[in-house]
Amino acid sequence: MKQPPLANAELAVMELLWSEQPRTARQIREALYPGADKAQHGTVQRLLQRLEDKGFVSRDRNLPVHLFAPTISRESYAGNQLESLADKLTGGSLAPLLTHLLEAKRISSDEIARLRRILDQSREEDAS
Amino acid sequence: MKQPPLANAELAVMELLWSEQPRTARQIREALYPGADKAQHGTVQRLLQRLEDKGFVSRDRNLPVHLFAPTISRESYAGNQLESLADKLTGGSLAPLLTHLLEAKRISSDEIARLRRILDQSREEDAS
DNA sequence: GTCATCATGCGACAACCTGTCGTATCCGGC
DNA sequence: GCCGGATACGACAGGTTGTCGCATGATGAC
Repeated sequence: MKQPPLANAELAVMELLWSEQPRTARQIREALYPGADKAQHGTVQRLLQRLEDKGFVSRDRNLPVHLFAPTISRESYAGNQLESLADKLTGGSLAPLLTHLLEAKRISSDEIARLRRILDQSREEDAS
Repeated sequence: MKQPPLANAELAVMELLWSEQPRTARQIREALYPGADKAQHGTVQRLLQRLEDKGFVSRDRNLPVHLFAPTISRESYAGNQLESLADKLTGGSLAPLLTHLLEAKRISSDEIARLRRILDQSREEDAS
């Protein structure tokens, strides 16, 4: 179950759905294209259909006006994408990346603390 | 100095250069297209030129046959790409990635230990 | 100097993806 | 039956990618 990446407009739709769900196509159009011409309805519909094809959103067809909801959380999607990128670039090993990011001071100490907490948590689970 | 992403064929060229550098266009062609038709010389040349335009490789024009070398390490590139993806998806936090990898048991305990050591080391540096 | 040989520079192209739009069709309310 | 809004989908322009072909340039053998 490989996960294709999302393009910009698709991602924008997903952001909306992640922030509130479910939504109708109309709500999405209004949020996405504030000066809403009639034509852009088709655009949104197209985006939603492609997202459905790719398996990112599900559609409730019971109502005449469909309701759309994401099938994957932002964290899962982000995790998958980051993993596959790391895989492609460094064979999946995080050590070089982490080292590099730390050297470049690109990671805040808050983030460092958060990462350490995640690692600690995994150790506890292993112990249980 | 934004860093555009590398497409597949471009990445393949960079992989070669990262593994050994500098190289001539001919060496790259032979490594990349083992059944080397004459035509593919142009392809490689094109790829190299585009990589040069994007700032990923430098070219030594002193010799009649140019020598190509990467201007950025694999770790830097991977770090940047990962960072910008994380930026786009999660506001820059790597936490979802780490969580995802741990949940999927994709990280060995060796790797976990190594990551923890890297984080600890950065703490020591902060203290100094 | 001439010629063959190889490299470089670059225009062009097909394939693909993305975002967009237009139109046909469907459905419920009146 | 008719209308308004929603859905389904074909089509298209723009951009990117990988590819190829050809013109130009430099090198070395003779």
